[in-house]
Amino acid sequence: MKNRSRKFSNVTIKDIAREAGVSYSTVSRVINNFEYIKPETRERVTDAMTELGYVANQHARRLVGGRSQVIGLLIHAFDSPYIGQIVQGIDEAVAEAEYDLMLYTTHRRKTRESTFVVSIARGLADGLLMVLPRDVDTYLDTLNQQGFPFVLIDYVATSNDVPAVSATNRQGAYDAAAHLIELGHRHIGFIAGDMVADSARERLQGYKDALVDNGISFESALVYEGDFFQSSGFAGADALLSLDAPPTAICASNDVMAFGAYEAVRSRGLRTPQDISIVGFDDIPQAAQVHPPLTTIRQPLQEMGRLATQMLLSWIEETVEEQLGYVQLPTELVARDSACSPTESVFYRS
Amino acid sequence: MKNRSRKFSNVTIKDIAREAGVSYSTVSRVINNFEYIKPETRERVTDAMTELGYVANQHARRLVGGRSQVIGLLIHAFDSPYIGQIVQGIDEAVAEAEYDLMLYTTHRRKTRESTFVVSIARGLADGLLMVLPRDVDTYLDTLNQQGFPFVLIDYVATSNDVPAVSATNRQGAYDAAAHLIELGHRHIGFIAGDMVADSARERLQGYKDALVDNGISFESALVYEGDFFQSSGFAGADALLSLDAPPTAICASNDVMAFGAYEAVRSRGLRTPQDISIVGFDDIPQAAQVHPPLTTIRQPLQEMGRLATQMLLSWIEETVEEQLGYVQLPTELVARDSACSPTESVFYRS
DNA sequence: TGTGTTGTTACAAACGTTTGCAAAAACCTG
DNA sequence: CAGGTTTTTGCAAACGTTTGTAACAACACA
Repeated sequence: MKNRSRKFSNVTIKDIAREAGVSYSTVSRVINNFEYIKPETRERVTDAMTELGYVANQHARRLVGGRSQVIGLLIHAFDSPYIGQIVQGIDEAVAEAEYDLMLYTTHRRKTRESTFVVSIARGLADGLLMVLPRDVDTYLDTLNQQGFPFVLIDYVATSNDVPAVSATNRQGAYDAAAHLIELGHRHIGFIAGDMVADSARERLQGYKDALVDNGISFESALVYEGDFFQSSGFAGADALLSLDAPPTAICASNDVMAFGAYEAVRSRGLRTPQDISIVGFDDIPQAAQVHPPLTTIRQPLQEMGRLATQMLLSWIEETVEEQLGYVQLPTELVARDSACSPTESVFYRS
Repeated sequence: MKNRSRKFSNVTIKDIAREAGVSYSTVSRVINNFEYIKPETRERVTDAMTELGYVANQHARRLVGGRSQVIGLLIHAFDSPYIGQIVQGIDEAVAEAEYDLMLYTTHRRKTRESTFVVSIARGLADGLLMVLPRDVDTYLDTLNQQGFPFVLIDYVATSNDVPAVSATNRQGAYDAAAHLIELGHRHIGFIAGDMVADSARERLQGYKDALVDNGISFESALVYEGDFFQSSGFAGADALLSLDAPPTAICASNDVMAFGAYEAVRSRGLRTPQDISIVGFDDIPQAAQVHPPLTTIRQPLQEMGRLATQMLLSWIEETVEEQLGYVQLPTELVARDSACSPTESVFYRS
């Protein structure tokens, strides 16, 4: 009970001070690379450090007011490759800057999100990254008021002064639909994502805009509201193909739902793209690897994570003066094999 | 410069002591649920806490010797769904226990692994989880000697007293090969994983054992050494199919390489499973979603993460007396559509 | 030799908690 | 109401750092 958490050796600054025959403040200054240290002293200290295997206690450091070199990352869950890609970008940037990453998952429970935000802001982290945040309004003020550094990822900001990174969702969906229209499709279905997400709404809007711009009237019957998961892609495509006048092409709001649509098409004995063209969104790694390779809108996911991290770090380290703002990274159409001209189709409803 | 990191309000235990008209130690006791607190006092304190929005400073807590409620997780990278699944299991168990998760990625650089291990052990975390660790011998002693809690995941222990969780890799591969043999295959290729990984070696062994047990002689020409990535699955299958006597079936050491093999088969104008049967390993979510759905060996990845976390927590919290050991979770054959009897094949080499 | 620099080091306070010890308050019991 | 418990509270020390202040050492200059 006495030495409960002191089971393992605990070399402190004082131990190495004793070993090197100097005061502990000198040791601290050696560690922090102060000028005005006699080279000989410095060497004695570093020698003692390696000898005793000294590792700084981060908690003590942070307590006196220093940085913890930790950044908090708040995500819903690990269930999608989409998140994985973003996290990979974040992780790289974080590692480069020699920070550590603290992971918080809400498991999609709303309450946890705001709870986390306050405790992170007061707790271990120097800054906070949030992917696809939900109740932003709940804590945005708190955060701003406390001056706590944060950057939102894939949050569609309404004003320009909230630090956030996202992709050109509207434009991306516009391009997807326009691509199909260009191929000759006039009757295009749309499988939306979870509409509480800003990006889902933006993508739907892009689809609508493309239709209108090309003189095609929007039909709400051709829109199925999914939730970004594969099963809803299946359900959506299935519903769309059951219509009296089914579409000849389908835009899915993300790749995973596009894969679900693949299944639905296959389950009806139809083929992609000959019978139904399908376009996804995201360009997750699997998009290139499924059969047929998926035509999709590439979102620079890793890049988004990376940029957000860099923005956050510049805020934390105050390396930059101007206020951080809202950045949109460009999407890009990646034409693979899942969409073709409807004229090529062996039209199954004669 | 003065209040550099004190930009945001910082309510301490003393502030709420003043507010509630008690001493700060009383506040601390309220926070830590001590008995012997007058209910009325307790209430005054909790009221003050909510009023002032108190959040405990974890660093100070940890400094006096308490737990940080943080567990460290060391992985290579985020690049595979395999890792994602394990992390999901870990994350769930960690969240349940109300711990936080600190993430360290080595990006496959060996040096970083041991560096991390020492700094984590001395730093923020109460315990350490490592997925697919490499140079375990380098730091196993240090860890043990310091009595620092840790559990390895997907590390094949040679002795039983190292706390580790893995799956029955040998048996799994054995089952995969046996399944193909049972279907009638006699000429079976094997795409191995990165042989520095214990699991890769175990799987190869299982394949060999199944062959021998069924009176089939092992041919090293039928083994291709891959690296667990998709491209090596492609290369492996391609090499195998280029042999003078190509196999009628291929066992891949993980699902991702099996997908690569799919591509190789397809690129030669052949079909899975009619021309070539393919079996994977892991049963990552995509395995059920590719076409054809992949016959594979299910590893309980989430379960492994979960169990390892629970073991670690029981060590940290000393809720269990006996020494933690090596646990192997059972694998299971999941027969889908990518393997069939070779007699059904339209045999392409007449 | 005294004085002024400049480089180098030590001491002490502070960060926000937890916790051992002791004192105070409240409650019994006779 | 004195004496003894038991409950409740406060004080002070400690955890391992960083950093302001001050002192000391070395050196140059006059």
